[in-house]
Amino acid sequence: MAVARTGTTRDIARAAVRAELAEVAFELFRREGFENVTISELAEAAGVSRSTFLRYFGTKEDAVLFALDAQGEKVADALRERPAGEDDWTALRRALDVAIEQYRHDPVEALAVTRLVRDTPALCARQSQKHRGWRHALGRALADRVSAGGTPAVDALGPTVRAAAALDCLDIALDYWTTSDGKSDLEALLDRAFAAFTPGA
Amino acid sequence: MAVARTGTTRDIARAAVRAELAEVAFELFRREGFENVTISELAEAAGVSRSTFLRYFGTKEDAVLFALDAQGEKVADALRERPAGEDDWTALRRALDVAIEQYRHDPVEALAVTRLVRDTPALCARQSQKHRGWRHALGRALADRVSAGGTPAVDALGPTVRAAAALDCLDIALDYWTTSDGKSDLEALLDRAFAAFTPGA
DNA sequence: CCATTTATGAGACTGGGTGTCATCTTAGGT
DNA sequence: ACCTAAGATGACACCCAGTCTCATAAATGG
Repeated sequence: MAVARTGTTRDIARAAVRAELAEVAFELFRREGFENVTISELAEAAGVSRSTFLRYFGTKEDAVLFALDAQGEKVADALRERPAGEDDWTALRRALDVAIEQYRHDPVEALAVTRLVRDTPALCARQSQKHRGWRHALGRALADRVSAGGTPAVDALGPTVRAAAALDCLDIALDYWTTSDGKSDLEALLDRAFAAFTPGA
Repeated sequence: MAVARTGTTRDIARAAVRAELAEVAFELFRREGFENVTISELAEAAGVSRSTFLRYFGTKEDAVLFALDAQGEKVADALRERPAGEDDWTALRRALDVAIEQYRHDPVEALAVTRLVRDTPALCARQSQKHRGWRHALGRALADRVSAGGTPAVDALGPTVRAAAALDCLDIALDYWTTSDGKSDLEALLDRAFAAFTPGA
């Protein structure tokens, strides 16, 4: 027990139900607005009890944002796999490509989600929390990288700051992208955001 | 009506009560923990009704964080008063001095508050929200500055990113400061955080 | 001194989130 | 095929945050 992450049959079933619940919930949120839908209504719409819904998502917000956790993990992994000699800033930029990918894959859905989050204070707050978690993870990942003959990593302050800034770039780029109804190029926006430092201004 | 911000007698009284309530609340939070104190208990401890308490602070979190709003305003003002030719990054760094000042003035209290916030997810989330608000305000302030012969401010993306990064610097510096029990120099930490970009790594 | 705000208190009400318990289903060993 | 134990579900009861309404008390301004 407590040994490996064996993906049992039950785990798969759970994940499927989870996805289904999230799907139904998102549809309702989009139509009625996040605050105008109660958990009971979500449960009823999905055909489960309120208890069950809350067992899958500890929070109404998590029904929308649970996917972000995996996202953060993937970015951190991508960052760890960047070449050792690469400077932090470009490593971060490249790591964020895996996050961008999600948005390029299904822009319509992504746009809808991003909109919903930005228009809902509760979701916005919860998302900030998650990003805060990423910050530490990415900061650690950066600090663990062989810093190519540079500083011997006395502590992680610098890396953490750069990780935080990179996440802000993503956040702000998404903001602009959403405002433009997804018609501007997200990748270009992110590049411009990252460029806010390289010129030095 | 709806003309000026005349500081009437009532406004002053309100502010005093507000401060008193916040004081009592903070004391309770510190002793018992944020989540272990109900609004009713706060009200009773302060000698007012639950209704009244909720009228002064729309939220339990606001009883702790309401002071941040003024703080944000002050930083934005300080930023606007920086010399026109100054580059964004140092202007931001200097503007944050007014925020730092609060912590240098009463480190013990400031440390206690910061600790409470960091240890309480709900407070942390709310604070992130406020910082998000600052980001826009500071971004605007930066973009409005005469950008000294540089770009004619096509839009505020760059400034917003820099503002966000500066706020992260403050946040992270405070994190380190709190972790060190306030024994490390906050100003030095902030300088180091800001330096995470200037070398280029 | 009276009339009109304005602060307060009381209480009802909605909704989120936790916890418990009984029931049902499914997995896994015999 | 069967039996048992573990996990999933549903049906509550419960606490608390936050909103709203209404009645009353207090201060303000004429």
